[in-house]
Amino acid sequence: MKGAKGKGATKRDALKPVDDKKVGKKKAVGKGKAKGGKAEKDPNKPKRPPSAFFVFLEEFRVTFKKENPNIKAVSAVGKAGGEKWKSMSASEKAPFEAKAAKRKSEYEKQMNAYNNKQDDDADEESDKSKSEVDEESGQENADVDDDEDDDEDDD
DNA sequence: GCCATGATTGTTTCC
DNA sequence: GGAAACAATCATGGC
Repeated sequence: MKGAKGKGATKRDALKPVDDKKVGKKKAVGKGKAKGGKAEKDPNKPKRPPSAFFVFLEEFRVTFKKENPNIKAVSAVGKAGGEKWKSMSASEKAPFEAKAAKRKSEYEKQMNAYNNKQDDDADEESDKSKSEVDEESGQENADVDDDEDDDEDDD
């Protein structure tokens, strides 16, 4: 029953029209595969930060695999994760949203550096002699206190 | 052998 | 403002 999303009612639901599966798009270009040949965008461009749902999914995958070592299909994890996500209360989602917010902050910084580099890159065209090492040091680690606040450990 | 797909929701980005 | 693309994951199938 792929129509499971009946409950969704999210925007994607509205655009799910044709498609059969993922709106006809999905990772076609994702993962930087750039299969089509075009796309290609910018390999240096920072990837989007995972949303609260994705942060939750990361942990959920581990739990799911433990309980279902036989099930390795990502679709199964996605479905189960989606259902549980909806069943979770705001309080339970809070820690995941906090992590997502933190990653988003880092993403913004990376985007800032990326945009800065883009502008610099344009200038570099006239002065391509210099190497782009400074941007590398620009992003450095950005690790900050990292996550590690999984105090929710249910069970 | 390698890339796309499958499913989920949220966020971001572009027009 | 809305619509579309993309973020992770991994086994599997198709070319």
